[in-house]
Order: sequence, then C-alpha cells, then structure tokens
Amino acid sequence: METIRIGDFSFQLDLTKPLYEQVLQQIRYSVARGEVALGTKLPSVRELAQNLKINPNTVMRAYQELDRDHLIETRRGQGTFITDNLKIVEQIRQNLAYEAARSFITAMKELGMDVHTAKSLIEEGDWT
Amino acid sequence: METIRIGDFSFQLDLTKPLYEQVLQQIRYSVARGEVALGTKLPSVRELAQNLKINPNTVMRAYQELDRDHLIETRRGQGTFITDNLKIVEQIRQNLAYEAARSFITAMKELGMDVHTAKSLIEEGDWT
Amino acid sequence: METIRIGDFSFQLDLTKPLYEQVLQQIRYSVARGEVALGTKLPSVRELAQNLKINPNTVMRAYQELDRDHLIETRRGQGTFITDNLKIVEQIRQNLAYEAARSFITAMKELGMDVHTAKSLIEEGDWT
Amino acid sequence: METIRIGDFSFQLDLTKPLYEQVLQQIRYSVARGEVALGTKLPSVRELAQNLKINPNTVMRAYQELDRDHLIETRRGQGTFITDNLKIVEQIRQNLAYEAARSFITAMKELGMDVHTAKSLIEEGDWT
DNA sequence: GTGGTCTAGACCACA
DNA sequence: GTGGTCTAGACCACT
Repeated sequence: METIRIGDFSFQLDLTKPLYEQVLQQIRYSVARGEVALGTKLPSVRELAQNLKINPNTVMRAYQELDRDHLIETRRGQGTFITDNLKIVEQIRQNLAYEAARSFITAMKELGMDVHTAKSLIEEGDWT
Repeated sequence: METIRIGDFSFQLDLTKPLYEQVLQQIRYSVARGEVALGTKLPSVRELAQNLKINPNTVMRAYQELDRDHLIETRRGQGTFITDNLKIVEQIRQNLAYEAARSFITAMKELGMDVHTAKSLIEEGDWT
Repeated sequence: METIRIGDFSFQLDLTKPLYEQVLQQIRYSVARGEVALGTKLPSVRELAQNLKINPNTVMRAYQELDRDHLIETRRGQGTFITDNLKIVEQIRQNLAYEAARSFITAMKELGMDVHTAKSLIEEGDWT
Repeated sequence: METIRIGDFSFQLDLTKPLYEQVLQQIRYSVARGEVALGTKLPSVRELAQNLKINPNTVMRAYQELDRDHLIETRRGQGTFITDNLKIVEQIRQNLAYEAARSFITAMKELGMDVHTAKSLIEEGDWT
C-alpha cells in the first residue's frame, strides 16, 4: 500500500474501504499522535483530493466530520486549520485509546476470557 | 435492547447494523465460548427467522458464512449443525482473541502509545 | 469418515452431500469395479437404510435410479439384484471412465491448457 | 445455448443450473485463462444483470464469492475490479487445474483403473 | 419438514 | 452512479 505525504500529514488508502473514513481517521490520528502542530493549516480540499487521487467530495466529507468534533476549524476565505485547543486534542487522544481498550475487553469477555487473560495476551504477543 | 433466547443460543439485535452479521457473530461467539455442545442442531432457518422476526434469507446468509468457515455443517433435508470438530472451534476462538488484541495494539500504536502503555490501560481501566 | 460394510458392498457417507446420490454412486462403482458378482442380491431397502442410519426413502430413490439404468433389477417379492448382463456393466464402466476424462479435459481447456499439458499434469502429479 | 459477450467477458448460462455459480465460474476461468487484464473493471452489478437478463442479486452473489477468494476487489461507489495481484491469479489457475486432475484420478481409481490407464485414456481419446 | 436458488423491489452508504 | 442489506414470496432438491 502506497504512502502519500502532504505537508505534515501522511496517508495510506485502501481503496476497498470507505475513503472518507480513512482520511478522517488518519488526520485524527496524526493530530492525536502529536505529529502535527496545533493551529497548522490543512491542505485545501481540492489539493488533498488531487494528491490522493480521490473525489473532492470525499475529502470534504472527512473535513466536515472533523469540524463537527472541533478537531479542525474552517475559516471562510482562509482555509482549514487544526484546532489550537490542546484540551480538545488530549481529550480525543484519550477517548480513542479508551475506546480501543474497551472494545478489546468486550471481545475478550464475549469469548469468555477475563481481564487477566486479556492482559496476558497483550504481554505474550509479538506485536512488532 | 431485547434479548431473545432460542435453544442454547441467545441473540440481541441492533437494527441499525447488518443483521446477518450480528446473527453470525453471536453464534460464533456462543460456540467459541463453549456454551453450545459440539454437534448440536441449530434452530432451522425458518424457526430462527420467526423468533428473531427477520427474514429467513437473512438467517440463511449468516448460516452460509459460518458453513464456509466450517464452524457449522448444513445437511440438506436434515438441518444445520455445529461442527463436532473441537480443533476448528479452538482455532476460531484463538483467532478471534488474537484479532481483537492485534487491532487494539494497532490503534494504540497509531496514537503513539507503546505496548507497555496499552497494558497499563487494561490494568487501570474499570471494565465492569 | 466411517466406512460401513454390508454384504459385498461398502459405503462411506458424507452427511453434508446428497445421500441418495452417494448410495447410488457407491453401488454403481462397486459393480463397475467388479467387486460384486453379477446377479448378486442387494440388501433390502429397509436393511440398507437401517445399516446406514438413513431414511428408507433415500435408499429407495437410489435403487430406482439404478433400476432405470438397468444396472439393477427389482423382482417383486424376491428383492433387488445386480443385473447379470455383463455388457451393461462394461458399458457403464466405460461411460463413467470416459465421462471423467471428458470433464477433466474440458476443465483444462477452459483454463487454456491443451491435452498435452493435461497428460503432463497426470504424469507428474503424486496421486497416492 | 446463447453466448453473451460484455466487455472482455463472455457468458453462457444454462438455466437448469445455479446461475450465480455459472457467472462466478465463467469469470474465474476468464481471468485464469489470461483473457482479462489484471486490474480491469468488471461490468457493474446492474449492467451485467441486465445483459444476462438475471436479477442483480444473483450477480452480486457471484461477485461476493469471487471477492472472498480475492480474485476480484469491490470498491463501494466505484465498482468491482479484477485483482492486480498476479500471484493470486496464478495460484487459482493452478488450483483449478490440480482439482480437475485430482477428481479425474479419483474417479478412475474408484473404477479400479490406475494412473497408467488414466493416462492412456487421455492419450487415446478424441477431444476435439 | 429441511436448506438452496432466484426474483422483484425497497432503502442505505459511498464516490 | 456504484455496491450492500433486507424483505416477501416463489419454486426446487433432499430426507
């Protein structure tokens, strides 16, 4: 799978899965990971679409959803920017981590395994 | 969300998500959890459909996917049965657990957190 | 898969495939292979059904189809017998072999492989 | 039996056999035979259905099974494409050929004929 | 009675 | 426009 870099962002798209969701997630994770400075200007919808060779509507949809979560801000005539509110970023980072953990634990419980077993699985696995 | 019991199985359907997938998963987990004896006859397609108030085709699709994974066996004119092969069941159980762990770790890494942090999250969380 | 012997015949049933067809084929092949003497009496419908733990209707259907091919003969009040006509048996044996070869060659051609390649495949394979 | 061509594909349907299986097989063989370039877009579900005068659901089922084998890739909103992975195609071609040979040999053995006889049958037959 | 295939047609998600 | 899910209901194959 090809990696495309644009500004501080990098994208890897799997064409068989919803594109707008991948774009959205990869921006979300880039910011949460701290790779992108707060307040940074995002590439324009048209520019990103061109680079990723996807439809501008798809990029727009991704931006809209991020805007709704206040992770990015659209300023008319200026472009789209990462929020400069550190709290929001931290909040999102925590939520994503918590959600991932919670769904792991849920799956384990559905298999009749307890939290202890879950921990062992994480410890013993080779996650390179 | 209403729980429906039928034979050794219980089902909870969320009408906003693909029904056949939920049926499929819930059978898969029931067997993996060891709640259902190997070789057991599943409810007939029509019977389960009626109980869950969904279309028989939807149930059939769930059964067919499980059949392809060899977790169940369908015998025309007789019905559908859980495999009596313990190995297959164990294999599936391991795979489900491993997949859950792997996707948790992947998400953590994408947030810039390491396996150690992942473990702490599991330890400290309140997963009741 | 369990093998069941009854008289000169032996059966192996896979419950997930049409039973009447398996019974039919296995009788057909037993005779073609020359394992069963011409004129031999077949087990009664009821007896065979009992031994194979399947429905008598299923055995009956197999017998009826074999009767139509004149491989067996039903004599009222006496039972069912393998034909004593060697020609019919030879004919069926040849047909079965020819059919198998023809469908193999057809598949090969559909893959864009010629008869020569087909022969090589047979020669080189490990068919133990 | 009427042959219907559409794009690089051609279809012949026998209405007495499962349609989705025939569609599936004919696509599979077209690709294995190398008649269709890797990465090619398949006709859309609706388009193929219309041309073959069958129901879109029937076409979809064929596509879904091929997708599971990774011979094709479906991209929501974009269409369905032949895989661009040559390895998968070669693998499938080999498997199909091997399976055909294996089932031929099995049939011969069940008739009490050996591999040598099988080879002779292939050599002597008139397979035009 | 069991499962399997097919149709017609609705409604949704994605690009 | 694309594919994906679901329904209702017909008809068939097998036990």
